Amino acid sequence: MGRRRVSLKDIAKELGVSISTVSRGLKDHYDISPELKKKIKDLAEKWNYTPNPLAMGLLKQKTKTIGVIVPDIVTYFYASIISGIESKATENGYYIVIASSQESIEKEKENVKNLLDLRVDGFIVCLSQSTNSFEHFDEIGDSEIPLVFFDRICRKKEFSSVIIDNVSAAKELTMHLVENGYSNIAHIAGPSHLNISKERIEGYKYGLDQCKLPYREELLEHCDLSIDDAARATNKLLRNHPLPDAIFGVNDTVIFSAMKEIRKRNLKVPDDIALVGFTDEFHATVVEPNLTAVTHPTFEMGREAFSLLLEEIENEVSRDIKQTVLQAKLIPRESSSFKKANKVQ
Amino acid sequence: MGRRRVSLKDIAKELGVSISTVSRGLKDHYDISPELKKKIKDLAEKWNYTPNPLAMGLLKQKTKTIGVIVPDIVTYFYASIISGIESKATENGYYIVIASSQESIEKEKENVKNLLDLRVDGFIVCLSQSTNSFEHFDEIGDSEIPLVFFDRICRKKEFSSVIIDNVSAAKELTMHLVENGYSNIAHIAGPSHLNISKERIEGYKYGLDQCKLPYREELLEHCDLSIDDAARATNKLLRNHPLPDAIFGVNDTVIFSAMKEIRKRNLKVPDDIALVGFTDEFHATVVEPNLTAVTHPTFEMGREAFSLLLEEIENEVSRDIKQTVLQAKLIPRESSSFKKANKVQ
DNA sequence: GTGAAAGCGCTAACAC
DNA sequence: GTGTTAGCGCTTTCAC
Repeated sequence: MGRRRVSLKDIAKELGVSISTVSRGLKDHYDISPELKKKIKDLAEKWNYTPNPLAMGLLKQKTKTIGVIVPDIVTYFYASIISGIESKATENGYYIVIASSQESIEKEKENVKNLLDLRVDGFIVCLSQSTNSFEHFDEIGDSEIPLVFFDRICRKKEFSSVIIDNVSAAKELTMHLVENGYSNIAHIAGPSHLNISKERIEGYKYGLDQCKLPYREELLEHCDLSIDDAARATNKLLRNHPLPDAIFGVNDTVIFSAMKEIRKRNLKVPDDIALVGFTDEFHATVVEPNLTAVTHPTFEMGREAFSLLLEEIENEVSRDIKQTVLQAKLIPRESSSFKKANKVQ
Repeated sequence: MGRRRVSLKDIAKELGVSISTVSRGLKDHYDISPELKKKIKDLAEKWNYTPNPLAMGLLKQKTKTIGVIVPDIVTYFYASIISGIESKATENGYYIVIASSQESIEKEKENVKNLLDLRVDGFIVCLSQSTNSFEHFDEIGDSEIPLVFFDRICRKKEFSSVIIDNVSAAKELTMHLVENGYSNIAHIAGPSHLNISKERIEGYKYGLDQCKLPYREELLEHCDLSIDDAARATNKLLRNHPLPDAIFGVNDTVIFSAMKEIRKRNLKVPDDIALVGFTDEFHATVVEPNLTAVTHPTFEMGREAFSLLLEEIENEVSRDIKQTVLQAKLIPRESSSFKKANKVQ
């Protein structure tokens, strides 16, 4: 049930002084006699006093708590970002409350409401896959509570955000495939209302263009980022003649799903089809063959998101909207190396 | 900065009634005239009133917040359990604050202190790998704040916990290897102060015994659960003559690390060495070959941990300590199938 | 140098 | 039926 913790009152009573004296004594106020100050501090120490954050919150209208809303907690990408947020938050004396939208806009709306009700000092949010309208963030903006988006963002002009340069990363990835001898490159994109989908498609087309390859509609397939729909998209692409010799996936879920489908047909990666994706360190090196991918600096993204947020929380006067663009890194691995290797040999 | 939200006071002023009338009106108290009640409710609705949890917390000495301390957030196992906790907590109107011990007892102590300072209503904890003393949980016990451990536990008599039956799962896994034709089975165990290490070793020995195989000291190696130390342990085991024909790892990190070392030596899994572990659905099916493993019902473990905690939070009178033992499931996959397959052919 | 009092938002016991 | 008051724990202004 939770036995009451010591309060200033308890200490005051014990010492026969008033509550305000104790309060002042603990924070080296003007003039409390040094002896009294010492007595107060010693007793507080002994009794393990810490200020009640609820009382402080009420008074200061600050909870030292921030709300984090992510599409899911389990995916390495989000877990790792949460980890970055947590590390920076802890360093700064903030607590983080996690809420998962489970890729559903309805859940996301509820999460916003719940965390608003909790009176968090700020939000860090990555949009759910199904979030195609953004009015539920109005209330956050209206209450002047800082909000930082990461990865899947919206309303860039109104809210700060942390992203990677999707266009150039996607361009680089596409060109990497061409350089390694692939020319029939398909792309499995995400839902078209998400910024990440649009930007990666743009980079894909840009990369093809740079390499004087035509963009062909039948090699672009959208999916909803679920394993099943990624499988469907893969199979659709595999019905092309000639077969694509490379698939570039919008994220790791898509790529893993594609890999399974490709294996089912007894095609080899990268011999028959190269696979590259936007993904993260961990999984990419565990699968066989290792996956060529653009890796996000996830931990750093989390820390940066919190930093931006903290700035806004502390600068009560001027809130300027910032956008941090972090560098993603192309890491070539086995899954896209076949043709080049053959040529070289 | 956070514009003040509407309070009862605001509504009271607008309606020209007292604060307590508003409070009562909102919760259908005895007797407030129906018309007034309606006026109050309508205005509250219109102005988007929700009770301030800080004020409620102060008053009720309950925060509707629980602290979760895990060794890390990024590992699928923990992320998935957190996800289970979050889902059940949200259903019950609780918030969860996540803290990561980063496998360090010092960080774990800090986390306990911080969350205690935050006045959480309860704790859900998985011990860090380096936690070999348990006094830092005294304060939680003394303050009569409920605490539920999961997976890596201590002080079973004092705190509730959620675990799997490690002994029989490890036994089953060992016997599975023997049944599939392996007989020179090594085990990479965790730190000896952790319950999971001890119990899995016990199961391993028990399994060997059941199959009339001798336990041999040189086939048991402890490691600290880091990738590097798991690699060291693997290499130590691989210096045995004859080579072990199977390695059973205490968890997934260990197994992935072992797999990399085995490949470095151009040994094949499962042809030369079978690999089995305690791990989770996701990774096991992504690696090639798929991993035979005892899978934890992680999401369910999280939900169960919260359920136990909630019971204790709500039953202020009698706190009985419960231990939930969930069923782990052996899932045979490719990584332990070779010898049997050969024999059968 | 130290205490009293107000107020952050809310509930509940007690008035009338 | 509705208002007043005290109190949850704390800070801060104003007295003395």
